[in-house]
Amino acid sequence: MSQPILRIALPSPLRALFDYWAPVGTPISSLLAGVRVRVPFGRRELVGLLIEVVSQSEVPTERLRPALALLDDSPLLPAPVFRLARWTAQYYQHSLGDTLAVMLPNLLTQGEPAQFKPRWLWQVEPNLSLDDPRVQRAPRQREALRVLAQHPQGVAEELLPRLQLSREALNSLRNKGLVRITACNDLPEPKTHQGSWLLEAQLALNSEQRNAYEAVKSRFGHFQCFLLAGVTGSGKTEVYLHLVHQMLLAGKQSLILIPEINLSPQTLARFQQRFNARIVVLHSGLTDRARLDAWLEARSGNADIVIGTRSALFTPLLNPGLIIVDEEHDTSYKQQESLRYQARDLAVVRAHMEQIPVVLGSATPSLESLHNAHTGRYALLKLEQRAGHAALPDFWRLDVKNLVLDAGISGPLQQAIRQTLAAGQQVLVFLNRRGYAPTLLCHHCGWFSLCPHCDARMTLHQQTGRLHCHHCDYHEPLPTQCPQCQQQDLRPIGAGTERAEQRLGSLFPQYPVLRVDRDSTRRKDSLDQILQRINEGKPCILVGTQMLAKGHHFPHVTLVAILDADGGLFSADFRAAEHMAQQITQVAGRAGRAGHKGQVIIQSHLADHPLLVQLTEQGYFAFADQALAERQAACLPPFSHMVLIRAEARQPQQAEDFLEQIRTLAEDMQQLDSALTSVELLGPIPALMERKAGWHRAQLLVQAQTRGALHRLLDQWIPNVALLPEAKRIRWILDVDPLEV
DNA sequence: AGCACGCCGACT
DNA sequence: GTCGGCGTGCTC
Repeated sequence: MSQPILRIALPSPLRALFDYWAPVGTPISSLLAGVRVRVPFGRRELVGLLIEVVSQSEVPTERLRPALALLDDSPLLPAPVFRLARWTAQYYQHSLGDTLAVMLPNLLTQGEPAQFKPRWLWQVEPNLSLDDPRVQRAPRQREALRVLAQHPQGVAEELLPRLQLSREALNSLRNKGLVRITACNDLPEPKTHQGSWLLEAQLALNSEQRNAYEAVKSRFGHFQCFLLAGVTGSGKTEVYLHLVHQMLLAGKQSLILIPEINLSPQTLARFQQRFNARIVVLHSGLTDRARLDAWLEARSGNADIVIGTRSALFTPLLNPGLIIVDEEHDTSYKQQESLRYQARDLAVVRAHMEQIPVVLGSATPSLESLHNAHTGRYALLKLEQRAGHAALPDFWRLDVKNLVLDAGISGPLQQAIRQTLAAGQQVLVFLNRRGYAPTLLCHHCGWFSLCPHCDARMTLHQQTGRLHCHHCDYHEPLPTQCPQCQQQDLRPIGAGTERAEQRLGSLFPQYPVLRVDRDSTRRKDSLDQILQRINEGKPCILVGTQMLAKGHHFPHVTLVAILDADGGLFSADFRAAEHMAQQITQVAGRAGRAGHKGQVIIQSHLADHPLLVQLTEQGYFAFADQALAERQAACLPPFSHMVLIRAEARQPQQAEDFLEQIRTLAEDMQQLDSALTSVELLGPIPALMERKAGWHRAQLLVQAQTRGALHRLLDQWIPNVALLPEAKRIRWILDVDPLEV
């Protein structure tokens, strides 16, 4: 029989598998699909995953190189997760090897053993007398030996201080050959569970919550996607907690996805307070080692609950029982670089592969998920009662046409702020724009602060005294005179959070103004400090960006001001209105708890816009129905499906030429296959920002009514696009289901 | 992607 | 003189 050939997926953007000879002297029985293999690749070494063992290769045998080593003795991933990897690579038209590299903890892609961090165990040498003559004259050592001998299985390094064992004494004992150190790769604390899973009593569910809970529970052990649509304060988390408790009782693991962990400490805290269970948390702040250990705990079944952000979706689980995606509308579930996956959508795919239920929860569900609920693909569970009878706030649309805006704040709004503060309550001012002002303008010659690398204006940051481009991170000192005409009449135009903060401070000097945005919370703990001051409950003004809209509760805020709702109504992005409505609803939900009813004032130049009227008078779901009707009329997602191909080149026109070329390629394929003619190719057109960070950008939009036709085209087209010599000379990315087009 | 090679311009 | 910017080619 011929030599076996290993077909390996490598962490490379090349959409191909690579063939190698088996490492010298490998028994055939160890060549299992799914184990990691270290191989030479060009001039470097990589770790890939063995996909299959074959006897023939399309590569001439003289070009095959031998693999260096097998790194695992059993497949790294459970079958459903491996199937999810293949599905993901194909759906997003991404290299399988690179997809696996995105899914796996870094250390595994670097070849680290799939084992827990070795721990050092101190042990007394066997058959040793505690009165050994070598410790006769060393009382400290004799004592240490006595204590250590009480733990014949060994004492872990980190427990030494607790037993008052000094390193010094132990080292002496070790040098005398009385004590030894052994390495141990076992779990730090293997799972043993006794007694109740609950650390605190469960809260009683109201009838809506109970219905939702029972509906999901009735589908345990089967696939079903639920959309849990609950207004802010309706107690979605309590439903999650009840479901997870059932999972614990059944010996199953729960996987819970949340948006950026730092922004939602409450959710995490509630799981930790509630359950006497092993909870593993995966977020961006972990070290590589901690991430691998958490991953291993999940894979081994030792972790009962896995909570994490986007990439936690790929965590292997021994006994999965339930997936929850909290705040499913949150855009942070979509990765915006390399493999551009949508973790919420993949959670549904994974649940299907694992044959378990998945719950998507939100007070403001995405239009995609609502559409799936309307068509019956998802089961809709609504929670409309607020806990504790807290009333929803009143909404006021404030038409600012013809009103003077002072740092973005109109006279009537100032008046409302004044009254709220005077009543001893807090005010939240929402403005989704960082910095002092979005533009610096010369009043004499009309020069304004353009970024030298982008088609964008640089934002004025007074705090740092700089002009800063938010698109490429370029910054320069604030000019004192106009760079063009040398006059000293430079004026900031428009308002960001810094300016609103400053102006509110001078309008209401007797009250503190607290700013919450990426700039003011850069230092560790600064957000916590601000939140602490807010919770003191004294009257104050909060100014902030969307950071304020996520997860926090401000019981003393009774007035929420949205400074500028126009962006959501004017924007070229078809999802802008949806995001604006979600943001307004989420920010509004922060206010008016704990008894007093809140009010929300929305400043707009389009105060009579139907979508804004619908949202403020009928609520988010009425808004969503209308927005969905508009999407349907315009054939936009979720009534069609999109793929965006964006090209970037140093030379102008180069990117557009490339897209033109690949468009022709697609059209040729459509000529040959009538099933592909329903796919529309729109473009190429220059990107919304034609030049960004020194690159000229263009895009081609591919759109179809059915995913079938769209993916049929992609499957044939994209591999050929990747083969074009031009594709290597420019940068291009493919975004399936893009958020922005 | 990453790495090497080879080509040009601007500096310790 | 070289250091380093980027265009090009290659990876079983």
